[in-house]
Amino acid sequence: MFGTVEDYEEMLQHSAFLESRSRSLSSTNQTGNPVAYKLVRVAGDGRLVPATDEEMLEVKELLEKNENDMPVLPDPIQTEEYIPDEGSPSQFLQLDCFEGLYEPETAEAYTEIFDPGLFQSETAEAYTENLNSRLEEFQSEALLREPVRFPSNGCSMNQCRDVAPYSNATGSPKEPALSTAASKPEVSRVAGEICLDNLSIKSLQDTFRAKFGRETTCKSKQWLKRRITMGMINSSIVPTTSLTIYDNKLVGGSQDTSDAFSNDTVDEARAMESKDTPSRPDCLKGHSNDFGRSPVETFVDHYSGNEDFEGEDRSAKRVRKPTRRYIEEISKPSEKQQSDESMIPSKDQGSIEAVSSGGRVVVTRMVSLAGSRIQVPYVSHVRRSRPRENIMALGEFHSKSWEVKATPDKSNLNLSPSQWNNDVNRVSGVKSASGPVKKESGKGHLKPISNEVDQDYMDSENLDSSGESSDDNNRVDLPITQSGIRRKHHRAWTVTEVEKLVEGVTKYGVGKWSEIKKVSFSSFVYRTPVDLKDKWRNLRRACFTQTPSNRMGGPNKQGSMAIPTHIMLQVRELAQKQSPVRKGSRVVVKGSSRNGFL
DNA sequence: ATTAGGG
DNA sequence: CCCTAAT
Repeated sequence: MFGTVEDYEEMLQHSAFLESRSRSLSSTNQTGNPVAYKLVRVAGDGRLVPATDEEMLEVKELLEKNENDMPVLPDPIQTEEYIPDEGSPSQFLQLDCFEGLYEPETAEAYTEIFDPGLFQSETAEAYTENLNSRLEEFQSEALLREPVRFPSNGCSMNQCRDVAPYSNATGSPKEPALSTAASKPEVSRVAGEICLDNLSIKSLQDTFRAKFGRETTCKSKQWLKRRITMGMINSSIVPTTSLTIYDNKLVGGSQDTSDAFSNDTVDEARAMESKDTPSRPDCLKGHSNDFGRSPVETFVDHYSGNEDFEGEDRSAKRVRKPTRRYIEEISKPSEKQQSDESMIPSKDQGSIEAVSSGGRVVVTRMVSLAGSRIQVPYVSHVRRSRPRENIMALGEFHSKSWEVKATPDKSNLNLSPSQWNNDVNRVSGVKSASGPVKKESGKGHLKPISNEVDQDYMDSENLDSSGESSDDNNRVDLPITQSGIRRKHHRAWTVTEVEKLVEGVTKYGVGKWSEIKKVSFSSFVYRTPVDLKDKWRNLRRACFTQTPSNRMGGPNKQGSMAIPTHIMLQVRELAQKQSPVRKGSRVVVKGSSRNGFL
């Protein structure tokens, strides 16, 4: 069968017609496939004229004569006699690779040209030109009512077949094509398998070349077979018209057509691709952009490496470069899947799954983080942008330690349980892909881990690591939200920090947090300008609310770090300076109006 | 990139 | 602390 394909193409391309024809016939004979094609010759005007009986006899003779010279396919089974379809045996050639693509019964759909007498080189050229012009016709026009006579050089088998279903001269472009198409593929595929199975790698490569017009260095028999087989199936099932692939399913456009084939071909195609690949957004994108290609073919193409397909099967179609994402998908698993890349979800692990969240379907993967398995949105593991800054808790210990040392009252700086809860709440409240999370008083969620070693931690100012991270109450078990996003460690503000903050504010003014951060907090890597701002906000609020009146009101926040009042005074002062606060009727502006208390 | 504010 | 909008 594939010898046929090859020869067929050669014939078209080089007019090396006679001998290939014979091969063609011999091999096709062996398949014993009942589909037959009429022989025709090309008339001067390009029309096809059914071969006469004499011509057929002539051909037969030629074939028989050359048969001996032909290499015999290594298939003992494929030696059945040539038993033509019910039609006039002498007028038909088998060409099973076309079955289901062309309607043998449709007079206008002949695709075989077989007239040694007429097919001279000049004729061939004219013929080709004619074809090319015709090809343009259907390439530019979707409504291909015009019967397709034959393929041309530029028109690969695929393309010819692509349009085949629409080339029925007779009736609607749909009905006949569908019926034919739906009934044939199975046979074709089977036949294809049989033939391919018995071909050597070399033969397969040849076949490949014949079919796709390029060399392949692939040594994998299996791959070659797939490639060839799927190429044929695909091209026959994937119309060139509006077709989109969504989630590995053919949808849209020629729904009817795809439906017609979905049973065998598409399913198989999908199976081949790589075992029920779950939805992969990016991948999906890649596929759908692979306009005109079925998932399978796309897959195989890329499997073949860097061989470019431009202008091959689809001479008139542009083929989009595969997505980076897609390439990753393809290349990785093929090489060494075993590498503990739990990152790369594999379907069989069931580690991936699509979850719907907030109306959208999100693909997630399981990932172990902090000892527990969580689901995170599935994305490529190639970092596309710089990492979050906050993950760089640089110098946490160091600054912490020296800071602590410098601050005798460190014990007061510890977080209060209330603050914890506060923090946790915030954590659990973090927006996640799975929607809002109930704010549970997350007491059970976190536990202080004193000796946790943060791996993100790599200090620039490598101070001593002897720092007592023991007092580090701030180190809370990395809060994990359902979205798997770890929140920045909560670091309680120490008095020194506050002091620095205040100092900075006085120096540079409120709002100059970047500056302050740069100057006064250069050693506190984990404090961002925003942090400063936030803290300032808190301080200010604290000053103005709690301080004046309920100074020591009963349920005083029992863990709140006691900020030295003098600092609070400063804060208030500065805050007022920044934005005058109306106290009663009096507007406190400048001047150290800090007469008294506080 | 910074800031301001809301959550 | 996070996130966003506005600068």
